[in-house]
Amino acid sequence: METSKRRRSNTRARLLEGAVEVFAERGFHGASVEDICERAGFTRGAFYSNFASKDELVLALFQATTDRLLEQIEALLPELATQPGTLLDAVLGLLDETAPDERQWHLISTEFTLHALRDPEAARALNQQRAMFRDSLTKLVEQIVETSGLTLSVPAERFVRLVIALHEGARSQSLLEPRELPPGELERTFLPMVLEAVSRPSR
Amino acid sequence: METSKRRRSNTRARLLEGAVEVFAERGFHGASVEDICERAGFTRGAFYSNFASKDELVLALFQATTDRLLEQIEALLPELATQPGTLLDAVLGLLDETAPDERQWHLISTEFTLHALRDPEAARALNQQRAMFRDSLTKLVEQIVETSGLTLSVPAERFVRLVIALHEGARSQSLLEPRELPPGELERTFLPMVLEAVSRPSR
DNA sequence: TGTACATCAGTGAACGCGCGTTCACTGATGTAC
DNA sequence: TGTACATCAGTGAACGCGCGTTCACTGATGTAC
Repeated sequence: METSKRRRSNTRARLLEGAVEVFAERGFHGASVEDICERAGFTRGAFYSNFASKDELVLALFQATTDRLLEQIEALLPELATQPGTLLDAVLGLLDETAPDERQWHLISTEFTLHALRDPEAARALNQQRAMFRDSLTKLVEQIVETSGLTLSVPAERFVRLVIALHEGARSQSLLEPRELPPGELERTFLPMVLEAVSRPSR
Repeated sequence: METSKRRRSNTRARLLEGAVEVFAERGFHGASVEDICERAGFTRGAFYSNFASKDELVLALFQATTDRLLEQIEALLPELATQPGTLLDAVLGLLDETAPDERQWHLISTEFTLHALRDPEAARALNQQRAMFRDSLTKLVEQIVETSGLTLSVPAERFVRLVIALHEGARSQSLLEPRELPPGELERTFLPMVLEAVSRPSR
């Protein structure tokens, strides 16, 4: 009774893993169902036994990735909030640790973002995920700021949006020209200046 | 002797315009050659009389857009460099004025960036374009800084990279959630703080 | 515990459609005298 | 300026391949007695 279900969900998981790799290499449209199945070690029949269509796979992949991401964050938050180190270390640490393969993650999330800009349903899903992610970061910032006896002159949420925007834009530049711009350099150069400008002692 | 060539280059131009629109709506892979021709008011034969393949069209489109972009910049630079207003106004003005349809431009340039992350040849072309664009912005910054009697504590090029990264990251957020984040808000909130931190009077 | 049947995950061949590309043709423009 | 031929931009039908999807089947796992 258990073996069968396990086997099935294992197959699903392997297909999703294969999809991540192939999508990163060729993009959603460029990757064929056959590519994905081959990578995962199955035939196309197995694919359609587990997913209704290629589109559904994209959504499932997004959901699976999102779930894992939010779990990881939940796990990391307490540690980062209490550990020694600056606010910046905590925030950037969270961004880095949740994306172990930066290049792959960037390719897929950028592509899903493009998809969302053209498809309202995908946009809803993406915006919801991004909101949860942002909220976690915002809570982290507020917590650290408070325990440091500081106040921010802008809402923490705005600062988090800044960090995310800068991080994504910088990552794009670093992936295009790793020699010219090492990852994290822009963040570590400029964000401390912003923090200095917006934070002051409480009361 | 002239009419024929004009007609031809006019056809090419209309096909390129059609491609911009259709690519923005459906992406490079999602847009069919027929879609593009229909939009431009031609048949597919006309397409293959002007471009060797769909891939070549993507490259040609990128080149045409790049050429136009750099021309516009050249035209705007002297004006922006001497006009009254802050350094920030000039830099952000340049970014805005060169992308009249922000959404369309964002979709296409993001997609080309994704393409470049997977194809070294496209990466070379893109990096070269981005370098020229960055250089123009850097010159603009250096010029304004100098005429304002200021010095920057970081290379102007780094500051320009910051502005571009932030601009692109923020644009993505604004396009996904226009209500939550009006375009330009992050830039206008935080860049002045950075400028304040990095600039000081010369000598 | 063993047998007979049912369920179900995954196989692999087949289908058919869409799309990129080709090509023989046409009518208009250009050239030579 | 007018005629005869050549060139060339664009047409639209046809081709063929790749890919998403379907489906009859198989062998393994689960269930009932």
